[in-house]
Amino acid sequence: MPEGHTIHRLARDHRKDLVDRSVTVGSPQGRFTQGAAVLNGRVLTGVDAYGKHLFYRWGDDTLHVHLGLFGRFMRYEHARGAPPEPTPTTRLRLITDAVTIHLSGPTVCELMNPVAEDALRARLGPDLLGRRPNADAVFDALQRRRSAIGTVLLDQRVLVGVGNVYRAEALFLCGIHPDTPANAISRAHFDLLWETLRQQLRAGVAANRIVTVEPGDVGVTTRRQLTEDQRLYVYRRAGEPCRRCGTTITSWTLSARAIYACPSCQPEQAV
DNA sequence: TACATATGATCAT
DNA sequence: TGATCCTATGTAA
Repeated sequence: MPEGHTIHRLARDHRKDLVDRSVTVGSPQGRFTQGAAVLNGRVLTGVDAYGKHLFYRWGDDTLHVHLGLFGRFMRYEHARGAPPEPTPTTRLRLITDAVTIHLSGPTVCELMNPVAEDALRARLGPDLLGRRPNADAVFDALQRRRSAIGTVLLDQRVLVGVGNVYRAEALFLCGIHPDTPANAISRAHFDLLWETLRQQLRAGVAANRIVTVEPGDVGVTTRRQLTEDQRLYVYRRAGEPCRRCGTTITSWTLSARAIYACPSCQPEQAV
């Protein structure tokens, strides 16, 4: 379940669990055995997130993890009982005195040196969850593209951190139709979209899940009262009524992913 | 058992 | 645009 918020939250949690600790590193599945051997038993010096990429540092030896669509971390505190045995799909296992962490299904789990990391970062756009992402650079990139804003939001060269849920939800919150050409978005609308995405992603890190709905729109007063199926405005809600206006939510395919929108709240020509 | 599906991304055509 | 890689889960057969 990884968009940028998940990755940054994992970095924060794993930093707390692992940094300055000696870590037993293994690959029960066997597909990262060589790399694990290099890191095993050494003291972790840092954990960083950039977009949807994670970097675990043992000095200049870096473990690069990208969860892709299916990757998952599981965390087990030893104080709560013995951790489960790894499964045949446990690519990576990290163990300290206090916790055991299992990773399965990642797209990437590899050793990386600083040069390769620089090259990777160089081909990625600003991280919306970074300290001071360059909005001007992203707006300039939009100006140069005719493709749909819904497509550009998932283009890693333009910006990183947004995934398929946040793209649909943020465009709804901003009243922007996903098919709107990127170069037709005004600076004012871009600024709104930019701030919306940053704010939503930050909220996602804090809550460790995606919740975009204003409680008042579903008749409750606090975020806490939202049920699991009241968290989102449009994502996976095709055929259901818009929470704001009642119009039926529509869905289609945009850059090989499902996109969702309210035809009334996100009129085609609004930019 | 099989299939569809998923909050990702790249590469070939 | 389609094929491909990675895994778990729910539903259908």
